Formats: sequence, C-alpha cells, structure tokens
Amino acid sequence: MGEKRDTIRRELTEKILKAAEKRIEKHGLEALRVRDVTHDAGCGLGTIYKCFADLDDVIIHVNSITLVRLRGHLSQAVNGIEAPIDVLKTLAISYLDFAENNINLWSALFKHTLPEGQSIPQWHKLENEELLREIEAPVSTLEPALDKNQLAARSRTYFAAIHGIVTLALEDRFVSLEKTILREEIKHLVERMTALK
Amino acid sequence: MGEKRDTIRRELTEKILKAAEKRIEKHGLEALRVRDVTHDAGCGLGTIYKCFADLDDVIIHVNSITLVRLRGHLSQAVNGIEAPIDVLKTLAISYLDFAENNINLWSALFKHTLPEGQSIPQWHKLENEELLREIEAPVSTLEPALDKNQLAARSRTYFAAIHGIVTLALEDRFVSLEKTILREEIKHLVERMTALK
DNA sequence: TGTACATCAGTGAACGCGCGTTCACTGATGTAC
DNA sequence: TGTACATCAGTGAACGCGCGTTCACTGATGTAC
Repeated sequence: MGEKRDTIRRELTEKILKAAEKRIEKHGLEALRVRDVTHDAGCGLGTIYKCFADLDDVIIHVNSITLVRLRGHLSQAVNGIEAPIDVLKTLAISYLDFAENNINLWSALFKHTLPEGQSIPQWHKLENEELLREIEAPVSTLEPALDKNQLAARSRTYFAAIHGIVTLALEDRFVSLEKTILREEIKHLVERMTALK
Repeated sequence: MGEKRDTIRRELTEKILKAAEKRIEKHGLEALRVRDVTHDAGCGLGTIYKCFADLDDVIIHVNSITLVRLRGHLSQAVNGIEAPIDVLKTLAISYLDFAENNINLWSALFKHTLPEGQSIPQWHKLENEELLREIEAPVSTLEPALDKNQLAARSRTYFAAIHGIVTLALEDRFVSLEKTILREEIKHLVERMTALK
C-alpha cells in the first residue's frame, strides 16, 4: 500500500531539511549548496529533487520551520506575564535573543529572495504575518480604540521598529553597539512607543 | 605629464559608476553583471579592472554615491524647519520617499555583502554612520540630558526603528500596507518616540 | 619641431570553476495470481 | 506462501551555462634628444 514508502520519503525529507537547517545556521544562507546538503543528509545528489521542487523550495521550508521556532520562543517567553507593556518588552527582547542565538537562520528569513518574476508563496507570507498575532493582543489592550485594521497596522509598526533595531545591530554595516546598551534602547523604545498621550 | 591620461581615466571611472548605478536601479543588485556595465559604459570588458579592484569595489562606490544623495535629500528636506519633532518627522518621511523612489539603489545599500572573511571597508562604514549625524541635532534638542554616547545610541535607535518600518513596507515579505496608512504610522511613531514623559 | 623609442591604457577571447538540475539506470519494494 | 512481473525511489555522472577575472596583444600617448 505504499505506506512504508511514504514513511521513508517523509524521513528523507526530514533529514534533508535538518541538514539544510544546520548548514544555513553554520555557514549562512549564501553558502548553502545542494551537494553539501545531500551529503550531510546521507543521500544522493538527485534525491533532493524527489522531495523538493528546487533549492529555493528547501530554503522556504527551512524558513518556515524557523518561523515556527521563533513564534514558539516568543510565546513561551511571555507566558504568565500580565501587564501589556511588559509583554511587549519581553517580546522585543526575546526577538533580539532569538536573532542573536540563531543569527544565520534568522537572517535567512529576510535575505532569501526568489529569482526575478517569482514571488514568495502565499502560505509562507501568511506565516510571516502570524508573527504579528503575538503582538496584537497586548497592543489591543493598550490601545482599545483601534479597529481591526488599525490594530494590524499598529502591531506591524511596532514589530518593524524593533526588527529594524535588531537588524541594524546584528549586521556589521554600522559600528556595533554594546549589548547592554542595545537592550536598554529596546526597552526604552517600547516604553515610549506604548506611552499613552 | 600624464595629465590627459588621468582625466580620461577619471572620466572612464565615472562612466562605469554611472552605468552600474543605472543597472542596479533598473534591475536590482542581484542582476548586476560586469559585461552589462562595461557595455553600457561603452568600454571593454577588462577595463573595469583598471578602474576598480573587482565588482564588489564598484558596488561599494555606487553605494557610497547613493549615501551622499540620500543625505543630500534628507538635509534638503529639513531645511528651514525649526521644531525638532517636525524635523524628525520630515526626516522619517523623506527617508521613506527616497527609498520608494530609489528602491533598488536603496536596498543595495543593505543587501550588498562581501565574500566570507572580507569586511566592509572602514571608510564606507563611517559613511553609513554619517546618516545618523542628521538625526542627532534634533534629538539632542529634545533630550538635552543625554551625553555624547547616549545621544549616538538614541539617534541610532530612532533611525533603526524608521528604517525597519520602511524595509518591511518595501519588501514583499509581508502583505503590503496602504501608502497613506504607512505615512500615518511613521508620523505617529515619531510622535510617540519623542514624547517626553 | 621632428624622430625614435618606451610606456601603458584599453581590449576581448579565453580561462576556469562553481553549481543547480537532469536523466538513464538499478535494485528494492509492491502487486497479482 | 511462493513466483513472476511492474513500479518507482534513489542515484550520481554528466550537462550546461553563467559569469567574474586574467592576460597577451595593439595602438595611442608620453618622453628624450
């Protein structure tokens, strides 16, 4: 009934994803090579194309896994915290933590682009969007007057602001900022952003 | 005395940079090819290596020009504005304008990375840093208690926050936000960020 | 100013290599009876 | 359960091409006298 085959295939897919994930985290997205991945996964070069459409497809799936891990990390961090401002502060700092501890996987989330003409599949865009859900609850408590669309826009703004700070800090395009100062700045920004008039 | 030769060389360098700039703006950094650039510049393939060390060197110089243009755009926009909050709002909106109108050149500033092991030359990092100077004056007026280091960190935070919003808006990783709402969000964020307790 | 020689800028064919993807093959697994 | 046949998963050598960079050549410019 092909059940065994299905299982094997699923395991293979898993092994390939794990191998790609490790490669990206260790050497960065740019250095990802089909040969390396299949070698690490312990399968033949062509096999990857039985499990995935192409290398971009593999990357998108790794990114998808990273997003799940990131969301897990964030929601675990705020578990039990009540005050919305504290929730937002914790989310922001946890986002930085995750990025610092998974630097290459995290930046792969934003670096990966498809060849001209192709666009990121809708299901994956929605996964990105999912990140904002975590923020919406506390923002909604802080700014109850916002309607659904406004809430989405505002949450996105908050996320983007923190994301910008983390990005600038972890790239080496600017002279780097001391770790504790960076955290203070993030907390400070959250306080300011959420301060009611 | 080689003066004529020097002039020709300088003109050639200029032509190559212009050609590369146009290519990047039209097709994006990823699509930049030595052959296309030299063709557009009207010179031979090998010539580019007489003027620049390699393609990365060309890109860094284009980025450098873009940074100068960006700084010019920003400082012109705030010319004559007095109130520090208005200055900051205008800077933020102008940053968005510049990014929207020079999308590929602007993103080249942040996308370009050197091969593993190499790092962006110091002089170019400092040019990036220059961007923050424009912000420091109004921030310093708003928060006069900050010392020099704190001021630098705070300005950087503000820049990064706005940069994050612009980045997220112009990539198509998230569902896109309507233009007017985006501007409202930016202005709102500046107000909040700079609101004194 | 003119001539002979030296230099060196510009050139593009050729190099070299990296690397994603294909496809004909093989042997293991599944199916029929 | 056993046998004969069909299917199809996994494989890796080979393809193909894109593209940055080099280097031997040439002719224009510069220098010396």
